[in-house]
Amino acid sequence: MENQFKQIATLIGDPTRATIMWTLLEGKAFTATELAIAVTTSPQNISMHLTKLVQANLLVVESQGRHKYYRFARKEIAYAIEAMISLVPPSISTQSTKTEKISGIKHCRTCYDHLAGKVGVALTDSLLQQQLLLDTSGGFEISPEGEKWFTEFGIPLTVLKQQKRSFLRPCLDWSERRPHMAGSVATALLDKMLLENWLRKTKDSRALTVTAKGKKEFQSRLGITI
Amino acid sequence: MENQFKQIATLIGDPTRATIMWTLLEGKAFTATELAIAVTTSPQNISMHLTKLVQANLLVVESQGRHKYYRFARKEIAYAIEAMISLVPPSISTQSTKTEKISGIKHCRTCYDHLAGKVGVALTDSLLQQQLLLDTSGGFEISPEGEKWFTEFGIPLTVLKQQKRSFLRPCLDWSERRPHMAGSVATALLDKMLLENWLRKTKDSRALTVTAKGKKEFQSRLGITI
DNA sequence: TCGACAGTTAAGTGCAAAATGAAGTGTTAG
DNA sequence: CTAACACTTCATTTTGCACTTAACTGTCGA
Repeated sequence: MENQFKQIATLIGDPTRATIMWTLLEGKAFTATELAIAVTTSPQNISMHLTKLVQANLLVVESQGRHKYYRFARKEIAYAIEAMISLVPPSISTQSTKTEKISGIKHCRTCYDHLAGKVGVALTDSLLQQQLLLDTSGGFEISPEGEKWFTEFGIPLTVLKQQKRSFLRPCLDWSERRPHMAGSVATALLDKMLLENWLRKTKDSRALTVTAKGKKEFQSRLGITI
Repeated sequence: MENQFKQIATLIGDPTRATIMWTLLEGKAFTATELAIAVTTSPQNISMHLTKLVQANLLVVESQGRHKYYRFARKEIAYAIEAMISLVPPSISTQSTKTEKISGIKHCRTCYDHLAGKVGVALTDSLLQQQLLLDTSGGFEISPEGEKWFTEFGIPLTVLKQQKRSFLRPCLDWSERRPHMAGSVATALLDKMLLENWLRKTKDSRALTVTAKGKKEFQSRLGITI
């Protein structure tokens, strides 16, 4: 197992392949040529690297006509890459400049079963600012006003509390580097937003798109401008 | 940030350095020479690699006389490595052979705030087998008999349930590749075992040692032979 | 049917970085 | 005080493997 780990580490560790993984974090599938452009290398070279990554079961390919679409073999791969990204030195310039273009997955995505990305963090921030959510030393807590808000939103808190699984906890966002809500409350919130058609899942990706209705609702209910 | 990620990936990705990280997962601090032996390379070489890892803030050094002790700079590093290990192909020979020597950290350790490693998994298995714990689709649940057991053990379940944090959830063990208990129940269980002197924390490591008393209690109460 | 395109395969090259050898500094133990 | 030890530094060698050049397979659009 030690050798297998070494193999995977060296596989991810090559600069070109690392950039491939970084690019694929986007969530969607990329063609070989798209990756070659994103990584700025030759088609032959990207082909070699992709072959290696597929052989190691880190990526999977899907042929469509003359194109080949590459993506992570399973979501654990993405989580491992995210874990590595979270090691990037907590530097001064971490707070990304406002001008930086935000790709789909960094904007709005699922993290296991709850909402993450810029929107997930913004949602949590909004609830905190309205004091519907309180940031205590032990994590997040829902205030009495918050309980009312969640109930009105259609989240049955009492039912969720009875569940044995995690109710509410902070989860660190790799792209925003800020905490956001996780736990059964966050899952229920995401489910409700999908059900109410605020958000829509994308095929083959953990990215979520905010619908027109969602934009309106985020604005009016939470003061969040998408 | 992309370049910083690439840097970290290549840093971990070198075979020698990957093995260093693997070795340090043990949790305890290693001297440069110990690592050179573990990795089977020369002192000069290990020195060079360790310097790089320290410069990147992945490791920290502590000088003690003529020795230098190296360990992970923060626990996130260990978690990232563990995430990478979890990518090791779900192969046939994953179920480790019984003869394989189990190092301290793989045997018994803390995972954030609860018990993990072989002992953590065995504890969970025992409770499941006695049907004090039930493995449902939504995670673990405590049976009525289980509630009695926990209460007798001195774990105030009703108090824990009122907490907003996760009550009980499965957590996948990287070394055993099997789930074990996490959440406030698991934390309370670990705290109690430390308080009752079943287990003892080790300095500078997430490894735990099972005391003589602990061995006896694990055997009689849970049928677990350490 | 043909040419442009997507991607692969094979052979050969180059270079960054890992390993090695030799010569240091600082520390401790006897 | 000296010798063994722990580790580092620097100059040199080695080498793995990423990348290139070139030739090829398969697919689509016109």
